[in-house]
Amino acid sequence: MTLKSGPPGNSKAQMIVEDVRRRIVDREWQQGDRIPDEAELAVEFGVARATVNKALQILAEEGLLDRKRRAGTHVTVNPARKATFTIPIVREQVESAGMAYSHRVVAQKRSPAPPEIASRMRLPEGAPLIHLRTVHMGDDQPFQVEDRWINPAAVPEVESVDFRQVNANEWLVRHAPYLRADLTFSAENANARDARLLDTRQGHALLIMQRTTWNDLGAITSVRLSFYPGHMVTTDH
Amino acid sequence: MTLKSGPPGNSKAQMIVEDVRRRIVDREWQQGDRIPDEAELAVEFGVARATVNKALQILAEEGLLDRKRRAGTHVTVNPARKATFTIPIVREQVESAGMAYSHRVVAQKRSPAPPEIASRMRLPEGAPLIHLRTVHMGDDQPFQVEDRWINPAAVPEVESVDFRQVNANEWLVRHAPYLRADLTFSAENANARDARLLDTRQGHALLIMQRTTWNDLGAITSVRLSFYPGHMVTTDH
DNA sequence: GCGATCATTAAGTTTAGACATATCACTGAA
DNA sequence: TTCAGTGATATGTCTAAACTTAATGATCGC
Repeated sequence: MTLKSGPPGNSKAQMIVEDVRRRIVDREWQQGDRIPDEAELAVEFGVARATVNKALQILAEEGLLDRKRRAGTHVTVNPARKATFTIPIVREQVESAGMAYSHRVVAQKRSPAPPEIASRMRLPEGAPLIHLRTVHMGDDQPFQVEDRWINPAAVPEVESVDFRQVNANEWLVRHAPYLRADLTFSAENANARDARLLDTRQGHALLIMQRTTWNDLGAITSVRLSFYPGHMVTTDH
Repeated sequence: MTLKSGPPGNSKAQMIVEDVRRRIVDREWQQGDRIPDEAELAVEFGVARATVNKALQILAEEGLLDRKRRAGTHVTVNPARKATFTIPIVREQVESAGMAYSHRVVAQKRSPAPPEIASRMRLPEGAPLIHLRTVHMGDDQPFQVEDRWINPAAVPEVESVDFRQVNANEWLVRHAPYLRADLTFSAENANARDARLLDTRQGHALLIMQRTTWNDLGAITSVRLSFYPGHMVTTDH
């Protein structure tokens, strides 16, 4: 067999990815089966082994294949598949929905790290941080409430920034690239303050996204985003 | 410069990834900067261009670099970084928390697709589906309520399975590999039924995960998972 | 029968070279 | 001035070959 030059994914590696995926979905190769080795597939598809290798690595990354030296490549038995989603910049998210973006800083002050934040950022309790609360709006409707703690020890330049002028989200994205990020989703009933800031009623279920980012100097920032009731976060395709 | 054979990621490509990432985090290369081209980096690192190419592609995938033919490679200005998380099998999730897993099928029946489900699965309204409601438990405490619709047209074998015996989640994972999946997170106040099944009180904020999977025959299944109050979903590292 | 040893296998990685292709930048014509 | 054509350039992709490495499984000695 040679590869058909079908319309989709133009590269040979991509075509092999799709062909192998199809074989698995069609159960031609079933969960647990060992599939032909790279050399055989290279002959079958009429390409170099490196090309087959690239394709199979992509599928292994996706979680569809298990690969082990000497043992060969097997179709994953319990494919704990991965989902990815992009963390958007609020302003872009609002604007891409066709709304006019604005934001309002509710509070900005220096403050020692409370226990929960300290533990999340792996800093000693009481470490000096900057605490910022912001409401992000689309067409003057509250869209997201941001409760952010910034660690000046990891980003010294932050001391001289006035976040009333500049969006903290964007300033940090541009000035404090990170090495690692934690991200968790949860749900909470709106407390009185959230309800007021989001212009909704207390007790309403809110989707909460918590994110902490790190560079080699330690935690940069930890942020808790509360979305407007009914908001959904969707993965990429 | 040659690569130091530091303890971590042994492959040359991986070491280049880490070195370039460090340069970006240390702001040696700033947002928007054009970085040296593959050929120059290959000389600098003392490797073949293909190796540099592989490393830079990984960083581009991560969202740290923008690459364009002829234009070169630039540090992303607004890195809309990606997060991935693994979709767990409930039983494994419960067991990895050290609890004993059990599940209880609350209802199983054939039922025509209601409008909302039909639209989510891109099926005609009223299409014949199997509707299943299950409670998943850890140490006999409710952990997750599953409300699932299965499309027999995409998985004919499903007709003969008794989901009182077999966990639908696992049966589908093993017998119906999918090509594409939608996934959304949201928050809802527990209704009377959720509250009763999750052993909590009505109105409590619940994290909701909706997932629909597809193969080449169409939508396989659409499931709505409600987690017990306080549950968090965390991304991979 | 049992365990230690060792050859074999299949994936992992790298290399040098080649060609493809998108796009930038410049040139010259309308 | 503007637009179409053109060449240069950096990334994209592939190849064939070689070497590395983890793990299997067969062999051999006890």
